[in-house]
Amino acid sequence: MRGNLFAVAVDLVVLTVRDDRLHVLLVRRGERPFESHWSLPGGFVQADEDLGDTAARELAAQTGSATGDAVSGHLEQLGGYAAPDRDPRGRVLSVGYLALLPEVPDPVGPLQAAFLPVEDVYGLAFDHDLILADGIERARAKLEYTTLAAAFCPAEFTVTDLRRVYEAVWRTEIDPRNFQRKVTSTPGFLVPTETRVTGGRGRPPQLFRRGPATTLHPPMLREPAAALS
Amino acid sequence: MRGNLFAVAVDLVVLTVRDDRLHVLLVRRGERPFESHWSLPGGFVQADEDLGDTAARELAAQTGSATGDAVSGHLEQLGGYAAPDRDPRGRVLSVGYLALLPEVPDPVGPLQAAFLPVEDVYGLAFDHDLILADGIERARAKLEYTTLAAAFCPAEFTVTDLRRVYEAVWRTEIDPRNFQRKVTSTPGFLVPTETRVTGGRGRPPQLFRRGPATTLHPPMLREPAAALS
DNA sequence: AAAATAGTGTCTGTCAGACATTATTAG
DNA sequence: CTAATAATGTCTGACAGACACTATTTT
Repeated sequence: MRGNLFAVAVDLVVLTVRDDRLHVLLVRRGERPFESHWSLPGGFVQADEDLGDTAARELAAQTGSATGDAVSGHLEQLGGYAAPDRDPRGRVLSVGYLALLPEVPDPVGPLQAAFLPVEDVYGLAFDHDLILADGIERARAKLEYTTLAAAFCPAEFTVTDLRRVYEAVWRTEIDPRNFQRKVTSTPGFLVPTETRVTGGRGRPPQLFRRGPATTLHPPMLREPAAALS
Repeated sequence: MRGNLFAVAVDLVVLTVRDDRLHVLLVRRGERPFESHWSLPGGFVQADEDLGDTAARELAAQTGSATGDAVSGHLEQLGGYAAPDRDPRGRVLSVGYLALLPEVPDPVGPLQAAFLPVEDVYGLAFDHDLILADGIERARAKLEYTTLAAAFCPAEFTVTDLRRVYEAVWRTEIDPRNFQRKVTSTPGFLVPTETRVTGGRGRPPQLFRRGPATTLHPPMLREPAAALS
């Protein structure tokens, strides 16, 4: 079996929506290389692990395990990154994973970790700027043709909550009336709940849970179709 | 740097349309494990290579290099596969790549290689059945919202050629009239050429080249929208 | 002329974008 | 009652699905 040997790591692009802006979880590196630089959280694949196992383990470790469960959130592979010089220590292949989480507090623990607004993030360690960009683009694209936006919401949420997710991820404004029509008329996207909201200022909103639907057919498009001449 | 070491390989899902059916390039293994089984073509990542370099090199090697060029065809990463037991020789991570090619003859060379219809393919070596399935699904999905179908066509092709690609990949029938309207009205998808066709039986078709457009907006959907109640 | 293939045209229903109105709460 | 937020309704244009006709070649 020819070929060089690689260390294999998993790096996580953990996205959430906080304060109507898309945030990504970063950790400050405590060791060289890139000591004290921000980086994506990640770790090496252990002996008996498949890639998804490593990703789930790291996600649980970084977020206190409350978020890696099946109901909340979403975890999917982005792809492999293996530029020959991406790690000065030697040949390291990193597999990027994308995680979408409801709003959670910044992790507390031995290493400094925080959610930062994605537009403020530059100069990450290694090639993490690239992995992050790929993760954001994947998330943006998937909101168009899947029901994945609900992964950013807590178990029960309103149509307005969901719309704010789209607006934060796409950085656009969406007409609330058309949005409501679209998401409520897509079978299986939203399931109404009996829970009542109280204490708000205006008319209390209907609460929904995620439905079984996973794809949006037809999709919801970021750009309002092709501009004509 | 903790973590186990992996050999890293690239495996190619090389698809083409031949005889109105989707085919995949397979090679018969000449050594253990899985000796004499069909497998996806691939090879190990060499010292100074990035993953895409390895994929392009292997593609050129398997298809006589006439197909790895920039104009023809398409090459993109599928993702990483690293189940702990996927290779009995030890820990091997494979990065799947998807290649779409115009119709080419079966390669000739030292090892037995051929394009086989994808519906006839089962029992590939390693986890190549899985990688192949992911590659096919990726290709099917991408025809919906990109102009990638043209990568299956030669430099000059007719609308009918292009429609046959869609029909082969999706295993559906498409109305030629609606299809013609869709693809010719998408700006930048098809560029008419001056070349005339002669020798055919009916009215000679218009020939087109690929245009600069890469995305289809709005997309063309496999399933005719949601069935209503 | 007949057969074969290429290409255009029309009708209709669905759906997204734009915009106005009604509903239900707290103070 | 007023302010605030939630939700529904209407009009219109773009576009896909269904289907019929015209155009241009070979034999």
